[in-house]
Amino acid sequence: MNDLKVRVDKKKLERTAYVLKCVAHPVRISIIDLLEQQDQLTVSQLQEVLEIEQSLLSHHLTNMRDKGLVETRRQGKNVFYFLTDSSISNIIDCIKGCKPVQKTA
Amino acid sequence: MNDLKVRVDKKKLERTAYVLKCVAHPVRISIIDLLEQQDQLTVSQLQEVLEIEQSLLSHHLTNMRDKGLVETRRQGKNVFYFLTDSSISNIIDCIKGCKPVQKTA
DNA sequence: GCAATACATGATCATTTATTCATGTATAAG
DNA sequence: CTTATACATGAATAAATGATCATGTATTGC
Repeated sequence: MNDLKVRVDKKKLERTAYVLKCVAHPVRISIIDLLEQQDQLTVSQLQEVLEIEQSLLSHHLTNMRDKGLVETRRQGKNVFYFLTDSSISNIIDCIKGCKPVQKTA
Repeated sequence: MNDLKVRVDKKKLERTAYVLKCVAHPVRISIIDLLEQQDQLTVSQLQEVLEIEQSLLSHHLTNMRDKGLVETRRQGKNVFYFLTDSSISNIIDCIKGCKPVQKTA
């Protein structure tokens, strides 16, 4: 009851929140979900599935890239996006497993 | 390559993002971490550890409560906060396990 | 080189989220 | 009934995020 303290240091806490914030968006969760299924996808392919504006998608992807969630590989005119490492999948798996307040099936 | 689609329905996607957004904050991650260690804590106890303004903490707690992450139990003058169900712990465990861009040890 | 395709970027505006401050409410103690 | 303690709430403001639009850059094909 007494030597209670936050077990994560401040820097890591901020980093975690920073990355999590990036995950916490419907479009970006979808992107992660798609990249789990497909290993790598071009912006156009993502756009087709997600049905959002090209520029908006690009912003989201840049965001995710900045935060280290995805990486890119250019091939001709196309740019392939892929998840940085499989550990990110854990986030999704976890999210799927946790339904803290799920009232909607 | 063709029947690619987002495997999570829109409602659930939004719900997930909504809850995740709530987790994605240093103070709130800390709160979850503390409530994992202690089962239940009063606002004052949390305040002491977190060293933030009472009203700010209260806002965070209300936020988390609205989103179903925590619940409360009044006991005299004190209000105890506790995690809604253990599955939320999974989120934290997962976060701890995933270090996609961790450059700082 | 020119046009087309695929993607990125920057500015702007709208919306959301975070913080602060002042004040309100519940409980307990005297 | 008054005061103190513990917590909540609401308004105001600051800061971060999201979306849109217009434009820019890289690559390919002609």
